[in-house]
Amino acid sequence: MSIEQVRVSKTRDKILEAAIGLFAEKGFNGTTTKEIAEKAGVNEALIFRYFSTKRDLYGAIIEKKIQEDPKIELPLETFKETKDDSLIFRSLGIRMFECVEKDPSFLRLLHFSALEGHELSDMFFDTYVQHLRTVLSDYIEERISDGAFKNINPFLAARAFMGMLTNYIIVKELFGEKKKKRIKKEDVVETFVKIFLEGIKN
Amino acid sequence: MSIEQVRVSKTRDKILEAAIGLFAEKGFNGTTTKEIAEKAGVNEALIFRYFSTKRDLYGAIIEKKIQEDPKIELPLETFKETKDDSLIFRSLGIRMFECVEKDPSFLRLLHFSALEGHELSDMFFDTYVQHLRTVLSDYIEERISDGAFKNINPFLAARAFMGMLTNYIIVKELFGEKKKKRIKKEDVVETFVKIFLEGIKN
DNA sequence: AAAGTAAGTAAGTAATTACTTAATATATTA
DNA sequence: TAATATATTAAGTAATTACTTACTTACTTT
Repeated sequence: MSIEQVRVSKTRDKILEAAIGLFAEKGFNGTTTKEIAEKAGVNEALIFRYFSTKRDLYGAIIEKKIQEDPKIELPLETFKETKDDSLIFRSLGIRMFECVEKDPSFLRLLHFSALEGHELSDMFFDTYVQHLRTVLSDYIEERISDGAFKNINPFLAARAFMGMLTNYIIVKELFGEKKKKRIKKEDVVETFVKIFLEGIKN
Repeated sequence: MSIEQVRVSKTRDKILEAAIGLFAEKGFNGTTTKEIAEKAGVNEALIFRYFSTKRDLYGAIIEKKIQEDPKIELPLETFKETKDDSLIFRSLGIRMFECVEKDPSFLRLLHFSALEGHELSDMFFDTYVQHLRTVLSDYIEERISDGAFKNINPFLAARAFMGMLTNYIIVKELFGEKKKKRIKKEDVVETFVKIFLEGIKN
């Protein structure tokens, strides 16, 4: 059974992986099942043996991405107790960069799925964004009651910090800004964290 | 001649407007020329009289968007002299919200064109983002030499501020966040400006 | 009013699309 | 080894795609 499973999923996985790359590159409508089959090195008909429709395949991809997400094992969980804000926010920022760099297809897939209106795109978004927001917002709230941060809307503050970084990363990855005068991610994070923390510290 | 011009562009404009809506909604590959013709209320063949290919039509749309851009007549130009930072950044933030609200297709078109890799997408991006960035960055630099702001990389600071807002707007417009607990844009801007200015003020 | 030009249309085209079918190869089990 | 189940394939399908063609109508200019 396990051997069979392995073989079964081998083809299925080849299809999935090829499709991830193509959907991320050209979107759902820009990708043909023929291309997917070619890239996966399997017969086109096999796609429809494993996934009843092309849209189903797209859904399976999003589900896969959601599941394989290592929940971004947040530095927050690790460092929360230290209350070393600079360390926490810096490592969070770096982590956001790394997360996207590790999987270049991720951001494009997320955006394509939102624009193309896939039914699972909300879940995709929630998994990666909503969760982090909540955790961060909670931490900020805690630091406010510590008297360390100003009495500000913690949810908006979390969004401000994540927004700076996310937007920087999106522009870099999606809009392919000229790589010439690109600044080291450590410096970007450093600057953003400085602005943000100075802005909310008491 | 002018009468003729008007008639000529009437059909052309109907096509352009229909195409803008559809391309913004479903992207280039998700939109068919048949649909465009139907929505515009013209014969499909007319599309190819005015635009030699579908891709050409797409290009014409981006060019149109770039040209009709009122250069976002920045509040900066108006208020620069006052050096009232809070006023300047707040009105800039509000302006960014309004700009997107006024033309809902704009953001989607910008993102689709980037993802789908249209040749003019860079110019599109530059027109709307690069320009604002430069102006803002220049102002920040000026305030640094005034001694009003910390000695920080003005380019990164500009991106931090724009990033907070842009990302908030993108999430709202593109990822269609639930409208329930949505905060008034004035309050969002207020909070972001407060964080940012406190963060870079001397 | 004649001639010329541009706007508009119906009916096509060849190519491509997502998806199916029916048959063959390969493995597993009895 | 025979029987059964599964994996894989070649060759289709009907529908849709971007784009063309050959023609008619409407307007402008002389």
